[in-house]
Amino acid sequence: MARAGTETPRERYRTQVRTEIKERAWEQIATAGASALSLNAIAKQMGMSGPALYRYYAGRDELITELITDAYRSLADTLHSTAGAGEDLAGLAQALRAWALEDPQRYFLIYGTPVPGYHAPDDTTAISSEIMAILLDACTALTSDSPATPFGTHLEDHREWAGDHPAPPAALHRALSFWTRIHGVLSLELAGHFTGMGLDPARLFAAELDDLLAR
Amino acid sequence: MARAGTETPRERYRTQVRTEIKERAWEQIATAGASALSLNAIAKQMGMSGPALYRYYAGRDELITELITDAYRSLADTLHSTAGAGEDLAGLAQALRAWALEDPQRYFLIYGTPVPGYHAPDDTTAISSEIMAILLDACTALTSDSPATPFGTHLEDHREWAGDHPAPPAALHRALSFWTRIHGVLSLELAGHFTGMGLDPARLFAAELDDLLAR
DNA sequence: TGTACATCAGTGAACGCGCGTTCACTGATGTAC
DNA sequence: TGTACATCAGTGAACGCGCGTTCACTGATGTAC
Repeated sequence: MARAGTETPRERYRTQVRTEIKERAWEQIATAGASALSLNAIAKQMGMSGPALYRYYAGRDELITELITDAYRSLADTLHSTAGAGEDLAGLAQALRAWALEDPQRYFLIYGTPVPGYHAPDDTTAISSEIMAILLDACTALTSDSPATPFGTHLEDHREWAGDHPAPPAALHRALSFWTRIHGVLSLELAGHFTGMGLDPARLFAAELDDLLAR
Repeated sequence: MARAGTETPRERYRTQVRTEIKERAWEQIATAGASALSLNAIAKQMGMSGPALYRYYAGRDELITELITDAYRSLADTLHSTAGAGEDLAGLAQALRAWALEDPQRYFLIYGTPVPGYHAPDDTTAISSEIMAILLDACTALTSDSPATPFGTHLEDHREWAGDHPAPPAALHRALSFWTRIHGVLSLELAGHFTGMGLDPARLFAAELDDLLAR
């Protein structure tokens, strides 16, 4: 029997195959979108038969669920380490953009078109709060003594989403604006809506960011 | 033979059936998302056999193409009539939001997650320009003598997307910000990312809009 | 070190399903004389 | 007004496809004595 904390060869192999399955899944998603993801196609690509994958995932749904959670986790980790490196709100924005450009479909798996009736896995709400906390930290550092905006004041009575984070009204407001505005530019860029318009998405992103920081 | 401008009963019937097909298609999209759209399912819902639809559309792709174009058209018409009624930029924003809430999946068909490799139908670019022109009009009316922002100045040399619209730099900048910011709040709201956060999406939307107008 | 057994990865066949699409055909509607 | 013909909507059968998933099985790997 394996000692706690040690992996048997079989366990190692298992996690390795599970990882490869997910890698192929991400490739497929990048190539044809999440709705085209197929267990059989992944198996074929790995040189295995379709049913073999059922040793590793209970089914398609379980795989997708884990991909979504992984995407959230990856984003949170990225922001965490960016913040940990001493970066401010602007640094977080650039890190977020870089993360999204790395794999647009991964971004869309979190923030893209929802499938009606589908609910995101439960553990994602915890990771969402984690991400929000990072933003609130950065906004608080930037804004601790800024005057409250009218909407910021309103938010003081509607701050369930902020948990027990001690962010002042101006920071609450800015964190939400950060989220919605960055998502706005970024998702349009990722979806290709700026191509052929003759403008540089990076500069538009930077302009939106500046405006947000200067508010 | 029918006189020009008059429809024969057969023609009338044809356009009527085509319309019903699209109505059912929209219902399906609203219910299960665009990727689940199926010709056979539409036919069944209309009490017809699957192949019957091929009298009206060359195939699934042609139907989707027309739905996308219709969505763009509908949005442009909405904004056009809003502007025509004398509404300013704020009015356009509210009209856009109302239009999106009316059928979120229709919004996402335009601005949602792109399917890799898929290209939007050609006629949509013309409608996009039309929409952009409406925004530029409203921004120019609001900003004709505002000082140019640094990014606005940069845009003077990168304004292919604005065609020959005589908008000043500040208006160019504001039109882009309008687009990206409104899309940001709105798409997160439509995707349900604010549910359970304890805040009112309408107020967040209004706050973003105010901030944009006050810039 | 060798043997007996248990565990588990992977296979191939099969099921049922729904999809898009084609084709030859029926029957109703409209047109021409 | 009636008859002959053309147009066209819709059907049912069929094709090939890929999907998710179940199941009984083989063969390799690991474990216990």
